[in-house]
Amino acid sequence: MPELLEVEAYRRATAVVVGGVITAVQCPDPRFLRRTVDAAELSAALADAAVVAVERRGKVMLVCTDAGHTLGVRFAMTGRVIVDGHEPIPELKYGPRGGDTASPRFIMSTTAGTVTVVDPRRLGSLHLDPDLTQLGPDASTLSVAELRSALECRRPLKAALLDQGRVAGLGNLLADESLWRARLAPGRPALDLDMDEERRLARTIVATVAQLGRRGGSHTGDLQAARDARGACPRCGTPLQVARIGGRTTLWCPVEQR
DNA sequence: ATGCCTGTTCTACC
DNA sequence: CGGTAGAACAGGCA
Repeated sequence: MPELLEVEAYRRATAVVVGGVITAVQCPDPRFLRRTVDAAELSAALADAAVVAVERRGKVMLVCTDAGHTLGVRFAMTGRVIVDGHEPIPELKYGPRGGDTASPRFIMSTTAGTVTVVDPRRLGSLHLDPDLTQLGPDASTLSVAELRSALECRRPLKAALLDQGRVAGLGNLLADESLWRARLAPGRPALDLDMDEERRLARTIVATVAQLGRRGGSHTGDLQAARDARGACPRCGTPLQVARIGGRTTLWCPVEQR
């Protein structure tokens, strides 16, 4: 998926239907609903309602209606949004080629436009009135205090950052980029950070999210080329270390990141 | 053919 | 309880 930045682009594109009335929703593949919601129930909850806002929390896009119901969309690895035939992110690095409208999983027709969620792998999911209390504070506005409480666990630092219940929105690329910029080793016990390091990391995460957002996505980090090539640290030239941390392939500079 | 991938969730196990 | 590892989900690409 789409990490927070890509979901934010989807949110912005989807927001063109704010003010429109939902005329129909279709779920061509019932498996996309998982067991979280029934197609008929979803349709009944959304049909004839007006879209009053499209929001985002972490990697979840929220379509809010005046009927009191909110639709939550998780994009997982290869989910994309197409609004009136236009794609906010034409090419997703690990997704299908841009312009590919095969594999529609959810189509919401409104008087202000049509939103289609495409996801060939079906790893994404739809949720009616999702429980947002399960999500941590959004990474884009993370404060030092929020980060500190997110790190109160006996886990590697990176595993804590990827845990959406602790910090919402960071994925594998943003996490590695932020840790590299903050010069903190991903395998450090999360509890070990001193106040100075917590301040540095919180500030770096917010700045990294903002800068990569301006550049165009999670894949625009300074570490990305070296990551793809399994190369060297762009700052000091030390070969990057590779390991699995928090269940994901992790790259870091063994000299600078402590 | 094999294995990897911007993710989540489940089970088994310690 | 808190934590980890691996599989599953499933498609495309090197």
